[in-house]
Amino acid sequence: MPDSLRQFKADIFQALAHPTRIAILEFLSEGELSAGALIEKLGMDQANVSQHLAVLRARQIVVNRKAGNQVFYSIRDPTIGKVLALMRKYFHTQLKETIGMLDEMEHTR
Amino acid sequence: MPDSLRQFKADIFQALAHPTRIAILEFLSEGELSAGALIEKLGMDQANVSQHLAVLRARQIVVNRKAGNQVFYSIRDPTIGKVLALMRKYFHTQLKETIGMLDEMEHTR
DNA sequence: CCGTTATATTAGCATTTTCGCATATACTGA
DNA sequence: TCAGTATATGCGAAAATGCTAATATAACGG
Repeated sequence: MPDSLRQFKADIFQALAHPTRIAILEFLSEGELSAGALIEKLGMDQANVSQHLAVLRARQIVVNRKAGNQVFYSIRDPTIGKVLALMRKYFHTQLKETIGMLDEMEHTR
Repeated sequence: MPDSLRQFKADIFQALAHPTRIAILEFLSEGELSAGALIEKLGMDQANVSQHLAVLRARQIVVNRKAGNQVFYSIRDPTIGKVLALMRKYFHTQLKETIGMLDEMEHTR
C-alpha cells in the first residue's frame, strides 16, 4: 500500500485523537445537532468547539447544513460510528484485563 | 461518559495516527514479526522504527517477546485489526465518492 | 440600517510530536 | 572477555497541535 493511503488513514485517526472531538462524535452519533447545541452539551468555549468542528470538517468526517442563523452538524459516514463502537468494545476488554491483573496481584500478595 | 474515558480512547487513536505506525500494524496483522523484519519491510531507519514501536507499546497496542538476540512484536488485541479493517472500508467508500464527484464534474463541464 | 445572536477565523503562545543522530543496553559466539 | 549483531533510549531542532482572547462574518428582527 502506498504511503499516501496510509497518510490518509493516519489523518482520520488524528482527527479522532482528541477527547473533545470524540465527545462531539458521540453526541452526533445520536443525530444531527446545531453547533450551539453541541457547545452547550460539551460545556466548552464556543471558539474551542468551533475549532474542533473545523478539524472534523476538514477531514470530511462531519458535514454541515446551514439553516438560517444556525449550522447543523452530522456524521457523514456511519462507518465512523462503527469505529467508535469498536473502540468502546476495545476499551472494555482492556479495562477488564487490567482489573483481572490487579485482582491477581491482590490474591498473590 | 467521563472525560477520562474519552482521553483513553483519544490516546489509542493518537497511537494510530501516523502512517508508519499504521504500516507496522498492517504488517503485524498478518502475524508476529521481529523488530528487524519490520525495519526491513518498512525500509526505514532502525531508531525511528524503534521509537514508533515504543509508542505502540506504551499504549499496549502491541506486545513483545524476547527470543535471544531478537524481539518479536505482535498485536495484543485483534479488535485493533478490526478497527483497521473498518478504516480500509471507510477509505474505499470515501474514495469512491470522490471519484464519483470528479466524474460528475467532468460530465457537466 | 442597527443591534443581537450564532458561528467561524485569526493571532500568539505553550505544549507535544517527530525526526535524525549519537549512544546505551543486551545477547551471541569465538 | 571481546567483537558483532539486534534493539532501545536520550537529546536537540523543527513542525504540528491546542488553548485563549480578540475579531470577523452572516443572518435575523425591528
